[in-house]
Amino acid sequence: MARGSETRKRILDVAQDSVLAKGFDATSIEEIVASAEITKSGFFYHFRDKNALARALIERHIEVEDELFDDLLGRARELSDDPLQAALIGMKLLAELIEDMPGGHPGCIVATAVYQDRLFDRDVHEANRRAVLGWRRRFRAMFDEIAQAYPIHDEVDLDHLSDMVSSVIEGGIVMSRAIGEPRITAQQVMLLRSYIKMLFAPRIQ
Amino acid sequence: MARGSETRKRILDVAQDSVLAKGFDATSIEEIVASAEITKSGFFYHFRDKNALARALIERHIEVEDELFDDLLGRARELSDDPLQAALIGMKLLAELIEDMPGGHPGCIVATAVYQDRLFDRDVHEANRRAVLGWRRRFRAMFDEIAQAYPIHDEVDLDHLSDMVSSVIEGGIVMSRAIGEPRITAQQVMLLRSYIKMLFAPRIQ
DNA sequence: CGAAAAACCCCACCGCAGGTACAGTACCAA
DNA sequence: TTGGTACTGTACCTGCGGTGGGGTTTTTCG
Repeated sequence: MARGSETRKRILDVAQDSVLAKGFDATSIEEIVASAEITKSGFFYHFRDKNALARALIERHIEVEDELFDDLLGRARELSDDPLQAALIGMKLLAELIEDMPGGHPGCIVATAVYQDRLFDRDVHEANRRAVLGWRRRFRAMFDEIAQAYPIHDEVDLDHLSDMVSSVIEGGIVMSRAIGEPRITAQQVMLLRSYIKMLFAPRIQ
Repeated sequence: MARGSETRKRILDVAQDSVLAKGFDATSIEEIVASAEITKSGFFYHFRDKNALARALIERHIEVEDELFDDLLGRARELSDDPLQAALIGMKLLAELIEDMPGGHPGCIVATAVYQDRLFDRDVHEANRRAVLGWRRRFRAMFDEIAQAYPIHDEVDLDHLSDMVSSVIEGGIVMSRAIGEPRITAQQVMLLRSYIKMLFAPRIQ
């Protein structure tokens, strides 16, 4: 890796840690600069302003999360040919993954941007929007496949259902941080799993 | 109302509008004092610092929201003697209420505090915690009543289920703000309603 | 090898926001 | 009339985001 992009990565790394731990506004540039062992000028060489940093963080976060979901749902599909079973396995794996994170899910950068509206410019919000819509597409494809193989037991819009995956995770993060119980997010994912199961699974007896 | 508490209320009113519209950190004290038509000294007479303002906002928010839920669930119970039916009606009313809010749900102050950790002191987080645990108690009572009258069709912890009500609302707010679709929160509440229905309602045919 | 471009460092400075300190004042109640 | 409550006014300090400009090292490429 070239010297420049190495420094840039180091800035993003220390910024991400700090942002997830304390929030974006509580993370000062001077603090980032100190941790990354560069100067203020060095920082502003790589990022025009704090907004540019936020945008870069969000974009990187989306990539990582996309890979994570790809891997997770891919593994789930390997474990079962059935789309419903694969989804249920995927949600279980997701819950376990969240549960295993030290101190619960570290908190979603997307939500951080949402709750600090005026701090960010239009580009940041656009990146945010694309991320969430990407999740909708991903889960919509999953539910479409299930709906082709199984009857649905309640009148439910599949786009709304797809949004529910992200929604439950985001809500779970808020709740777990508010109460200080890290396990809540994983519990909420398991409840969503229960819903998916009841919504599609053939009723026994 | 005494002169002092009248000014205090005016400060809280303008602060709340601004916080819900732009976030807490983007709301400056100078802006608040201008809107409330007092001086900076006047502000600091009523609140020691921005933390005290946050705490007061959260506490007032909890009271208002509690009254709102009381009213809503009370009306639902008047419409049906059956606990499950009452809950389903209540969730429908809740979805309608959120839908009717201009520009969607204005955004929960609790989540605002969660995503700006270091900006607030322990008192604020404690107030936050109490609010969320209060919601859990409220919905737990509702689900207990339902569980006494109906069988439950999946192994589900009722505390987790109670948390899901708040979780879905908080998550819905994040999602709706991220995408810019105000209706998402109401849609998510309706999906939760669908889950509750499938979880408890006797299966016809 | 040499020059240009990239990747920084150093430092002085600005504006804004939160917050402090403290003296003075208007009003109301006992 | 006295004393508390509810402020106003002014001055000042700090930290942070951000700018400007000059200087230095490192890499790249002809």
